[in-house]
Amino acid sequence: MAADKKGGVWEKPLTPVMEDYLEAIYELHSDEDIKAIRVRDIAKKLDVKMPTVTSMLKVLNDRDLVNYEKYEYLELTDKGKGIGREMKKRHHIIRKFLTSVLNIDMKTADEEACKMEHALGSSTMESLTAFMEFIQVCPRAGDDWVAHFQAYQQHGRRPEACKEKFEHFKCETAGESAISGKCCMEEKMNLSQMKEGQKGRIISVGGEIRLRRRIIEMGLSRGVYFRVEKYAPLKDPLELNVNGNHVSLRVKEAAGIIVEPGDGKGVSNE
Amino acid sequence: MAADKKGGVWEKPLTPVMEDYLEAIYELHSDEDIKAIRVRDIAKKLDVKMPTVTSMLKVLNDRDLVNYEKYEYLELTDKGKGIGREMKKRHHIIRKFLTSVLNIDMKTADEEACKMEHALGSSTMESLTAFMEFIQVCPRAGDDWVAHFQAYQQHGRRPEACKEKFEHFKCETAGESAISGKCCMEEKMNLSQMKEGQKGRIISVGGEIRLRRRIIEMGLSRGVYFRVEKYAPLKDPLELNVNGNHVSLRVKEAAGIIVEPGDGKGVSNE
DNA sequence: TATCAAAGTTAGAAACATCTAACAAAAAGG
DNA sequence: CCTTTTTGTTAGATGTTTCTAACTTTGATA
Repeated sequence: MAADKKGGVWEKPLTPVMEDYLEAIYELHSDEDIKAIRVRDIAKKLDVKMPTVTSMLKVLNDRDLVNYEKYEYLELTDKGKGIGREMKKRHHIIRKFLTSVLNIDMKTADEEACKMEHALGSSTMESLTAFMEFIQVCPRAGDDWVAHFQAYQQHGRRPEACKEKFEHFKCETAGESAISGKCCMEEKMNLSQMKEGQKGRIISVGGEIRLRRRIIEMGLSRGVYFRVEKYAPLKDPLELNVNGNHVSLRVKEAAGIIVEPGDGKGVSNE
Repeated sequence: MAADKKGGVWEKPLTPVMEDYLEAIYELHSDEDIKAIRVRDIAKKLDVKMPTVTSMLKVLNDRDLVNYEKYEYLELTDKGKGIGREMKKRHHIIRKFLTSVLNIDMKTADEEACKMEHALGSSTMESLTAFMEFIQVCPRAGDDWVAHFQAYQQHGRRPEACKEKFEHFKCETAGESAISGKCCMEEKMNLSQMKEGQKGRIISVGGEIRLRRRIIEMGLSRGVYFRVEKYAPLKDPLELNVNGNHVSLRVKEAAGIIVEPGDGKGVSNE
């Protein structure tokens, strides 16, 4: 439990859930359609049942974050208001980053911002804010640059001006640049090391140029996901499923293909 | 609870904590110093007590994510390994973004990556990966650009090439660009609207040029944090605390100063 | 103004992740 | 091989957030 003092008195840190309630109530405060904030509204906004709200309000009241007495009107204290405002601000900045830089759709961005706003410290938030300001205030590095990124993201195309320096960017994370030198963040292995049934993603295709072209013509190029359908090590051929298509490969050919295991999913929170 | 099927059978999504355990165990697998994974090691890595690990291992065993029998050796199943690998990859990419783009120190970045890795969906992760690749693969837009950002962050200085376009960047978030036009993500108000004891940050200083210069000479420029020490509305003067210094302002002067309430902190998770 | 639906509350239970205290097995060291 | 230390387990409790079911208050309306 993180230590935190205020006015000399020990204070437990707020939980993420408490922050969510404060943010929700803060937003209801500024909702024109709503004059008095009701338990009902909070429950709806957070998608929980009313008794859950009631019990949380007691907790928040004890911690001097809302003024709450049963059956009475409800409002945030100054302290609660400050936190609610901060959460709302974080939410906005993070969502903006997700939508306008990473190109995520608004609905997903909103959901993920909801979780991220509890994960970042205030100095990270300051940096992210500066980042977003910079992108807006400096279109040369900003808009243009974001557009370049998005082209890269969609077609793998880099702006002409960058190509000259392509080969010699350096890898900072020691010990990981071994195989392909293309990127420092994947965990790479050889296609011929994968087991039957495993999924993966192509990182690079090596070997002699004509062979490489043939492999790429089969649809096996950087970024493509596949599944190993059949493979008894050292026993040809190896069979892949690429976007529903069946592809056969000699083991010797597979040895030149660097892949990253995993399908990028397989995680619960979605 | 998010719906999720696999092989036709209903499957509860993993909790973030379960993902943390899988990631920790996955990392122990690849630790050279450790031949057999012990409850002890996991407990140490996650900073929990051993009984906590034991009970989690039972859960993970029931869900077919580890092979565990009491007092016996322990290992991840293929399913568990896939998730552990994915979490580790996410952790790396996020941490790299935090350290090399946002300029956060490694320790903080590591802690925050730990939380963020549960907040992002796989398509967001793909975008972020592409983002980091782009920065590395395309130094013109990447290194140079990151360097420009970091200068902006530290000294508020933009590269010469950007200045021409300064005034007309547009704000996408409707209804928020009202007051200063400087940024779309703060909740702005007038300094004279703030109450005694509140904290805030200067967004812009308006008014006649000589007055403005005088105010800025007192240390009240964009980005500076302050606290309202004394202020009875409409009753001069208003007193601020700026980095420990006392500053007095006439209410008329304060009316031209746009601020954002809050000190950027006031949130628990740090 | 008496009645009834909507809004809110209490009480009690459950899931999750954690802990401490006490006990049990395995490993190490003579 | 017996003793001690280290490692691991069980049992039981706590705190947080949620739920359902049953009850109470408020306030709209007939």
